[in-house]
Amino acid sequence: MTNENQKPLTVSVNPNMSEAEKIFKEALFQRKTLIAVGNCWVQYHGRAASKLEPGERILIIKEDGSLLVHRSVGYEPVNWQPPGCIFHTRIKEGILEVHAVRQKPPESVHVFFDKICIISALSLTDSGEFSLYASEEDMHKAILLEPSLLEDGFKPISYEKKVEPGFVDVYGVDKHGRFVVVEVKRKTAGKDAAFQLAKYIEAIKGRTNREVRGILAAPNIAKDVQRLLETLNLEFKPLNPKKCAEILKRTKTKRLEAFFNEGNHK
Amino acid sequence: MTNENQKPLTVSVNPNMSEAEKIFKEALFQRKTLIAVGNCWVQYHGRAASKLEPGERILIIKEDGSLLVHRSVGYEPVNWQPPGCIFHTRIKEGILEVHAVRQKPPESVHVFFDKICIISALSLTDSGEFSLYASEEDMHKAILLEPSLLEDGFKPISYEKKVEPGFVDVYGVDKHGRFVVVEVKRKTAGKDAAFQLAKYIEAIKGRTNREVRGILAAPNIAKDVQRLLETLNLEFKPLNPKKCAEILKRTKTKRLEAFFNEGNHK
DNA sequence: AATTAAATTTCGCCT
DNA sequence: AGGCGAAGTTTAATT
Repeated sequence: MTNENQKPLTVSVNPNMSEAEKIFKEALFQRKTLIAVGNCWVQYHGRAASKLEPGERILIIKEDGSLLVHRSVGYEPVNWQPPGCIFHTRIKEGILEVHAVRQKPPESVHVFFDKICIISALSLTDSGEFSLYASEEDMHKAILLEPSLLEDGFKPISYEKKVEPGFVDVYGVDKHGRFVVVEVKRKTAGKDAAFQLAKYIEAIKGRTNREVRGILAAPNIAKDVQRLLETLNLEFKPLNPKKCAEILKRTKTKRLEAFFNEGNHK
Repeated sequence: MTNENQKPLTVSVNPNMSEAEKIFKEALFQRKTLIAVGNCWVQYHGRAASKLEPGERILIIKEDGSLLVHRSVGYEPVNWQPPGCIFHTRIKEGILEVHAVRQKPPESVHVFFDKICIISALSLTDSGEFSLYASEEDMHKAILLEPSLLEDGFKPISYEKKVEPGFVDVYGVDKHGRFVVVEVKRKTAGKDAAFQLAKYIEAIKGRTNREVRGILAAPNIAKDVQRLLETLNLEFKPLNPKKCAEILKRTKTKRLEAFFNEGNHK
């Protein structure tokens, strides 16, 4: 059964083997995500070797050529194959075989189905960002809450200030009264981040006689960027999302404590 | 749609939120395996914290209370929760929320769906054994091919020999001409394995005047079993499946070489 | 490409 | 229950 009106989506319940293989082949060719549930047994050969006796499991093949076989219990897949596999399917003596092979290291997973309960092929649209610990915005907030994260004596003035080419992440003065422009990155900062910061510095220097420092704050910087920073006369300050998350959490706790203390005073 | 004739299996394509929640609640209550695909965003709080922006993903909740959120690429789940979670679902402002909480360590994953493409609940029957490297039978074969695995000078006589209570795994003589009965276990050997071996020894002792040794071969033994073995006058020989697999592989290679050498002689 | 280090590592075994 | 070590670990970052 193919649903047309909402989203390209193929679903088949209790298909026969040739029907199932057709869906497999089409999904693999079109690089779709495939989910199949059925009775199967599995063999793995490669760095190690394993054998899984028959039982009902969930098979997932993703667009990137990774494969997962999940049992009804356990967080981990019982068998798997990392991204980049080459797949091959066939029906032999009524058994639907799915072969997933990769090289480096040479490994293969063979799944044998003698019964398929449900099979589905679909294109997943997923561009959502995943952020661990803290978003870039959280990192901005953390600096505002705890300016010493950046350096001792730093005093923030404004936040996401509009400057010629765009918005400055964080903006303030150091303990010697010099202006400080901060560019924050959640991941490893590349050349682009350094150039972006340099642009803001130039824009601000055009409007003041005071000295202006530029600091790139990120968990780390890509190789060669350190040299670029020196050339551009910019600085790097290690700052990781985890630390920022702890600051935010601590501050929230403090506020909570303050709230309860106020409550006790009444 | 519920299929009755083959196997209890609930599938719904493009359900509305209350329909979807009904399937969720029922599956969770009945401890069924649940697979849902749809547009969702995810929050995690616990040892760390993470946020996943909206996109289409696969959600799996297993019978043991584990949760997986898989994106369209990557071997690993983007969000997860190990077995033993407590689940809660609700619909709030048209959004289906799935909360998975566990303690020790305190962690929670919240999944928010605003669109469900397909949802399925099913009971997976799976008692198939999973064996890494080698099955117990492979371990028997490895001892026959390479008797020194057991001990120096050991000579196998028979394989899966029928003895009074059942079948002896491996049977042979040591370098001093004493009979040796071997009980093989692929995993940690427990008390049952020791008693089973003792039974065979007794059965064989009743038919011969020769000395009979009993050896329990397993990757390791459960605690207290060492004492039991001493009491029963039995021995333990460490033997792991990985080593056995290497022996089998090596022997296969040898035979392949022999085959090609024969070919060259012709 | 090879090496090293971290992971919401998980999982099993042992104290 | 807490601690240590291994995993078909994977994954990302660095040399």
